[in-house]
Amino acid sequence: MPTIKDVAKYANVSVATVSRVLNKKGYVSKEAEENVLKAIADLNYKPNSVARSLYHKTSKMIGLLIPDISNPFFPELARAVEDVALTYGYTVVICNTDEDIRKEAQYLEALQQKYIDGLILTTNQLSADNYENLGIPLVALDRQFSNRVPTVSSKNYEGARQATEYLIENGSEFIAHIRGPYHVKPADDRYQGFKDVVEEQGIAHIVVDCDFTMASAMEVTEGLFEKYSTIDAVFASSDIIAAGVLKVAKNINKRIPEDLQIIGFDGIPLGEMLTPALTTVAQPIYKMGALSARLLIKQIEKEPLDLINYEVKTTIQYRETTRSDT
Amino acid sequence: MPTIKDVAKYANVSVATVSRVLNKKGYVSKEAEENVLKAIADLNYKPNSVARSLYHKTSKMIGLLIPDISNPFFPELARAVEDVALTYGYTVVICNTDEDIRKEAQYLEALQQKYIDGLILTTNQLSADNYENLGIPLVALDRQFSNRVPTVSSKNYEGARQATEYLIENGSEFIAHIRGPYHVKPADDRYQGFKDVVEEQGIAHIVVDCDFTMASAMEVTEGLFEKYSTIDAVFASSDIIAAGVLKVAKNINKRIPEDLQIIGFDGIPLGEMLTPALTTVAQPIYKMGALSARLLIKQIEKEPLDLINYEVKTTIQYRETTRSDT
DNA sequence: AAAGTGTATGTAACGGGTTACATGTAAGGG
DNA sequence: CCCTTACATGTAACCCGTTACATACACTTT
Repeated sequence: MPTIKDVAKYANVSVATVSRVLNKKGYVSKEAEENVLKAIADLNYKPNSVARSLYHKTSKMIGLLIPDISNPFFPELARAVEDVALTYGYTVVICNTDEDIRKEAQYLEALQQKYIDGLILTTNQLSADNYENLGIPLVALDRQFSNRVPTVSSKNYEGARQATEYLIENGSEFIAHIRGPYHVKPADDRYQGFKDVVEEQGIAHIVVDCDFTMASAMEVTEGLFEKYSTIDAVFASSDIIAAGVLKVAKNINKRIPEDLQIIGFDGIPLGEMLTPALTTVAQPIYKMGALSARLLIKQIEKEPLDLINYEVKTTIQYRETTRSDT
Repeated sequence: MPTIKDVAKYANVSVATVSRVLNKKGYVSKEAEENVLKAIADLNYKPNSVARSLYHKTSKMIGLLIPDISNPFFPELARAVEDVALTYGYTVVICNTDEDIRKEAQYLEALQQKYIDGLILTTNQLSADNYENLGIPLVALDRQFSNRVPTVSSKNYEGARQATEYLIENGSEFIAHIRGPYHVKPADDRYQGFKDVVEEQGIAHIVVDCDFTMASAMEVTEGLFEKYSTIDAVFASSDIIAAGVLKVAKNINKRIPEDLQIIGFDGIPLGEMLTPALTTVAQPIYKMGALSARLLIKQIEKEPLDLINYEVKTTIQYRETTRSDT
């Protein structure tokens, strides 16, 4: 690998001049510039970004902290972040934290030592201070933890309300909500949206807990249907949960959507692949990822942000696990 | 952020001594060591990995080149690579190439400039030279392109044979194979396995082309069933394709597995979530990712490799889209 | 003609580590 | 008692860019 010195020697100029040409900064005569450009081409020189990093204390890398890339919600998000990052010349380091405080701390340390330029957080086991003390730009995605950190999230409360109202419009009279983990903001908000609607309208309902895995969803659902055979709709806090509900329901020969309506949340690709295809409150996942990445890069490049909290709209994807009201 | 100089000053020693303590190299008295350790603790010093990279020309980072993280085959792979990398102190840079030669070249350049320590390739649009000229360790995952590069793949040919034989044992007499893209090694091998078995056994068959997307699979399958209504089994080259076949088959009210058996390939989590659950030739995806990462790190750390080509076994996951022969 | 301004280029310090080499001390061998 | 060797530590060069600063020349300006 040739270095800037090789280029300087080949072009008969000093390294400073080469650097000036590279960075288009300072005065350089046309002649010198041409020589340098030719040297660069002839030697196939590429500036070394590590050396640059060392001097500038930046790395053109951003970190994406997620619980687990194998959770189907995250690949599309990661993809969006990566796409945007690439167009701005950044690379993305993916960190699967498993919501484990130790792993998170380990990553944070490693990233900081690499002069990571910014972080997108979809996980926050550590306290807000731990992130803010890093002294680098942050974006919180799908959770919020400090009013100084820009946030991207979707209207979970409103989406949950719409889903619930839709089930009611379609004639359901006893609705179960399978909620996600406590203190996870989106799960809490979706629960609240559901609760408010059923209470306002005086609809029979039941809420059960679940984590965001299909196995847990199936277990919970089996118990639920045993106890309450008259449940005629389920609002699941995620599509994965909904997939579990669907599977159990079909196993015990419930007709869907005639006997039981199901509506999920998230809008992951899985929903479409199921039969019947899952009706769901879709979040614009790609858009959320892309937006976070852009917000992060804006901060890194010291551009002003229009807003600090971005809330994107959800839309119900009407598919086959609900009865149409039209 | 304190530097090694701050530590040296605080501990009343030279930077060389601090470095010796950090790297456990060379002679250091107990006394000096204690002072340094205390200084490190007091100042909360963390060595700067960029500076280290610059000197050592390594980065403790590995690159994972994949076509698209939103393709459900890759998240689990990426997860495995990341898990192994983390335990050895490496971080992973994910690169979605979309099998696009330009993007690949762009990544390769960026990674090289960052002193990336090694690359796991699941994509190879560029010619083998382009990778080997990088002068860094490589592992080819699920495709092979040079006999100097260690490879991890599964027994695609054998798996395809087993799948086909299984369909025949279960009484199918007209089998369709929906194959993946040409010149993609796994797709070619699976096709060959299928072809050999049906020809050996003189079974009626048809092969159609498809890329690895569900939309394409559905389109192809619709045409297929229109033309050949007596097809009684499909061997799909991937689970995504199989999901598409299943969806189309259900739409036209074929009973599964009574009228039509379906078997996929890959063993992605989606298969289990479908109803009926998809029978498939499962690859040990996590294991393959973990193995590649370990092979790569072994090369980086100059440890000898036992083997250059690792072929892992596939296993049929007997689920609900095939008739049991037991 | 002296001073000021814009252009052009080179030298060297810097960023934060690592390590070759020089130097120095103490212990052990003959 | 001198020499070798192990131990201990510091100085400075090095990795590869970036940039502050010094220098120098060609024009203007007054």
